[in-house]
Amino acid sequence: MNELETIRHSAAHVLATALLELWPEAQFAAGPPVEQGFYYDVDLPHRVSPEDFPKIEAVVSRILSEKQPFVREVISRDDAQAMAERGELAALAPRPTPSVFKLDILKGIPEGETITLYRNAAFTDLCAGPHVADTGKIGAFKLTHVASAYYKGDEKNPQLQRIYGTAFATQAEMDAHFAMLEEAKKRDHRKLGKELQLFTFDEDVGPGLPLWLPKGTVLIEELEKLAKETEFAAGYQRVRTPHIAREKLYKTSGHLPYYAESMFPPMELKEDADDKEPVRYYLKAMNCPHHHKLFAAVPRSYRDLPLRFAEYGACYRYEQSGELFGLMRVRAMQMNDAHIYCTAEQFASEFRAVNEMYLKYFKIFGIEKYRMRFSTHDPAKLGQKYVDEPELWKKTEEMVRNVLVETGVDFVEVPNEGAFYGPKIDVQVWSAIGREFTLATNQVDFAVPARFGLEFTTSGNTKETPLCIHRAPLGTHERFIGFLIEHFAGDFPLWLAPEQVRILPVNPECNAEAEALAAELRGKSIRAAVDGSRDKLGAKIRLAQVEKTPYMVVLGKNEVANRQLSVRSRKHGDLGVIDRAAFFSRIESEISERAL
RNA sequence: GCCGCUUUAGCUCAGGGGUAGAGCGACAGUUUUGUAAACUGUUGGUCGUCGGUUCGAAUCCGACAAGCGGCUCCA
Repeated sequence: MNELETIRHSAAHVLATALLELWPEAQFAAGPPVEQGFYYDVDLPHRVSPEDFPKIEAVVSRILSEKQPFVREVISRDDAQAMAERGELAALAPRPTPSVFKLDILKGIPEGETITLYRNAAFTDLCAGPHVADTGKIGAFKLTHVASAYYKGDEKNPQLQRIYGTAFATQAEMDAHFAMLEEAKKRDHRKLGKELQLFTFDEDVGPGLPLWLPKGTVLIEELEKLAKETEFAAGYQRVRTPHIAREKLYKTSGHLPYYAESMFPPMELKEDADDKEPVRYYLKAMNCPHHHKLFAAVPRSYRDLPLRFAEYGACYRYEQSGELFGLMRVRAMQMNDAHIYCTAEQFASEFRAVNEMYLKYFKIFGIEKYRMRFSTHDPAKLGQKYVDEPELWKKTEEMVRNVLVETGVDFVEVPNEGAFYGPKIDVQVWSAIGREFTLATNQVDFAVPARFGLEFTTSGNTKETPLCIHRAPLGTHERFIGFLIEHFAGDFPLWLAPEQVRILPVNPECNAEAEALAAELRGKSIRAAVDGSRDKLGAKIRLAQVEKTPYMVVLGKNEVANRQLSVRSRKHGDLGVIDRAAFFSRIESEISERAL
């Protein structure tokens, strides 16, 4: 635990102390530091609301000024048990009801581990520490919000009130923190998406089903263009598949038992007048089964491998209503999907090439803060959460790990997070407000191709099942664009900007000339528009700046007379007078290089 | 899905048991404009939906919906 975390963890104890002064019956579970501060989970009949915060903070502030020392005490398991039973843990004094959560936590502490208490004034808590020397070391304290959380994160456990706060060594650091949060809110993709008219949601269409406005659609199409170029160069072939399929397909793939909860309920229809049982069709939640059918459609030889099928596939997932989150978590998505069918010998180089594609994309977008997460299986759950192929799991995990190590990418390995059909690598990023998301994914599949009976003829004229790599380096349009909006704060690089050039006639007499220039730019596939309003130039510039247009062209009688352009860049201000050809070639190369 | 909170004009938000208000926007007129906001006027809302209490509900109560903060889950 670093210094700040120690301060925050101590702050959680102070919060508990204050809550107990107000509600002595409070039962506490866990109170750790987190990225932005800390929380303490509490079970309390009184519903704590932000209206209670001043009252709680007043008590906290008194405790901080009292500089209560934190005292560590080693205690035997039996004594700790006895104290918990008397309700003395996470309490100011013995109570009629036992400290139930602390009893449970105590049970989880391995035999032989030192058990410690921390006390500040009358408050005693079961705690591994460490803590600051005294409560006076917590220089700034503030409660932020209250939410609910299942005990130990399990839906079957009772819901507790999770009271969030933050703490710093000094008030100045806390002020800086809140100032930063304010800035982050300004780049929230939900806010910018509305302001910049990129996308919208409508109740009649349905929750989690984004509607893409023209400007957002530009972003989609530019990303697809990038993906198509990149995949074409890497030897992928494009395919197209329908959005629905019969139930049988997902029975074959094995998705239904694992995944039915996350799929929209099926449509049922009688395909034949004398059908007794209706046929069920599902909206596809993933593209792989369809692609497997394309592999199976033609006899395949080892000479055809690796075979790489790419599709921006539309998928529909019935995400739980409480999980929907702007564009980051939706129910309809367009996935930068591809499936690579290869032999075991080809696997490592294919997997490495996929990894390199990821890194190439990150460079184009200037994505620097990300984490590769390598998810493996848990041997204890073979046959339930994971297909029962212990040898293949071991072998493929080894191959993936080797590629990661050889490439020299930083990664963390997480056990028991793999897909049911194989290990995977997820790329984790963070939204403006600090929520973590999987942006892209790269998965190994050694199970489903066999379920589909996929095979190719080997050089020895035998049949073999290919390995499959599922990869989506650009994730889904929805999440990727949600991320990009925040990453660029809506200020997209020229190649992505929905409106690249806005022409600003100084007065309406120049409107016709401006329209002609816009048409000329559009002829060069440059997205240009004219502000033909009667606003003064300053107002037109302000509007273009606010709407984050990368280039503005001021057109007055001087420019019309000498066939030149007054160019202004959103980022760098007035660039002065440039002749037309120079301006065209400047933006054309900036676009084709996809410059940042 | 669960817990809590929110929902007033296109947007941001004020108000509040006697049928609503600001700024911005949009529209119109005047101004003929030169690198981040000209002026005036007009428009605009069954106060999320449905039900209840009340002489009267946008306001109080309930249900539902959507959104927000989390939990669980995932691209």
